Amino acid sequence: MIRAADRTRQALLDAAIAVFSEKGYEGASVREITREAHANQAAITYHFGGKEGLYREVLLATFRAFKESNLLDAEKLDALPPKEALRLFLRQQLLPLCRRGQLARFTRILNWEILQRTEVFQELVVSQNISAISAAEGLVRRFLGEAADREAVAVTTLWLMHQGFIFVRGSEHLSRAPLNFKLDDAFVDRLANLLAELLTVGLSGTGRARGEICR
Amino acid sequence: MIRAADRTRQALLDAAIAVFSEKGYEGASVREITREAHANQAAITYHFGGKEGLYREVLLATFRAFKESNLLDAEKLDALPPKEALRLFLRQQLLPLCRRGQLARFTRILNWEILQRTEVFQELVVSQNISAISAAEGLVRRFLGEAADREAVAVTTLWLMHQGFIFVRGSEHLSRAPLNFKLDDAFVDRLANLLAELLTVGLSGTGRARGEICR
DNA sequence: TTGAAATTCAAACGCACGTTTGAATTTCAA
DNA sequence: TTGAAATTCAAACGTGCGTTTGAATTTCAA
Repeated sequence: MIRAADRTRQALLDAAIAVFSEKGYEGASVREITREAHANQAAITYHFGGKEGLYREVLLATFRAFKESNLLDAEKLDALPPKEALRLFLRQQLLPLCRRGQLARFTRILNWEILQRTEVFQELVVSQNISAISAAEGLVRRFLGEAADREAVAVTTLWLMHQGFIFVRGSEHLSRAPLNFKLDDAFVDRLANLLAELLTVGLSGTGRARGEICR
Repeated sequence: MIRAADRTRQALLDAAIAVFSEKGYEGASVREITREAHANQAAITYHFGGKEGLYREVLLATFRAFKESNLLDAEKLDALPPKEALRLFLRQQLLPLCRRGQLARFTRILNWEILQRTEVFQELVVSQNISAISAAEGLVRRFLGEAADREAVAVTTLWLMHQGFIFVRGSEHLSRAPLNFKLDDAFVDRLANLLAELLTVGLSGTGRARGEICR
């Protein structure tokens, strides 16, 4: 038997995940979240201490979901050849383009964090051990080699983490007139392949590019 | 002799360029702009019809500045070999990393438009003929060839327009602890070279990547 | 069943935003 | 010099935000 209070709490969490993923932390309002959850405005303060506390809970759910999905898990990616690992990593980032499920929403939330990092996220990143972030850096290190300096790794990791973001943010631009692209799984597959190819040949294939940023 | 009213108008414009470039359209407040311009709040409504009218004037100044600077001019880039044109295009996008001048502010304003497009910008893009945007698409077409389909051109143009943006947005992340990179001209040069190399070999060098997205 | 604790609720609070008001001041041609 | 137009100004308006209030209601162990 589920208690009524827990049902309200869960409804708030579900609504928050939906609204935060669509509008980001600042763009989402507690009025919209509580309306969607059929709850009172004060319920957020009561159950989570405020908007920020609710968002912290949403982020924790996000990290948990990725940990359980094993999609961005560093160990999982390590077992694959670099290019294939890269393709899967990008494929995951592009998920919100063609899917509307919970995992796509969580990916969108992380995308908003790239856009404008919240203090809550910042705190959680240092206190928790976020697999998705270390996965990106590990991936870059595999391409650049152990001898790569900090600058090369940091710049390339920053770059890699934004590659999916570009298209998630620009998805409306792609799907609407005048382009009218159909953002289905096939499209996302082609996109992930293109980006994986780009990064692979660009970073490991030429060697010259690596030298440029390594000074 | 400059009239006092014109001086207020110009002070508002200068302050608006500074604040909009730092905070974006939504993040900027008329109170902050008028404070910086030593003007009254109502002055914006009086001189520009409101915040939106002021921003429209700022965007027009931005387009004018780029047209006069010749940096993103499509014809200018056409005269250069593709890779060199690409390098200059990226170098321009990365300008705000190491410079604080007016052109860097204008580039930042365009960066905010990538982040969240305003209606004002949307209108101006269709009414004016913006050289910076057509320059990016022209550049992509030179790499993909005349036979490239709409999808490849559109996706790659979207991708190209975001490459500088990633680092302008992430500049704080790069310059602060724990990375503490010095974002000087040399750094920006290395970055532009790396990205130009990446795009060159990725798109024109392999050919396979092009096929993937062309279906 | 009872009563203290937990939960819900409508309403209001305090704040920041862009805008408007209407009087005061300045400008400048007549 | 004069007076209508242009410009400035302090103050207030209306709206949306996150949060708080305090009473009403529900829950649930004793």
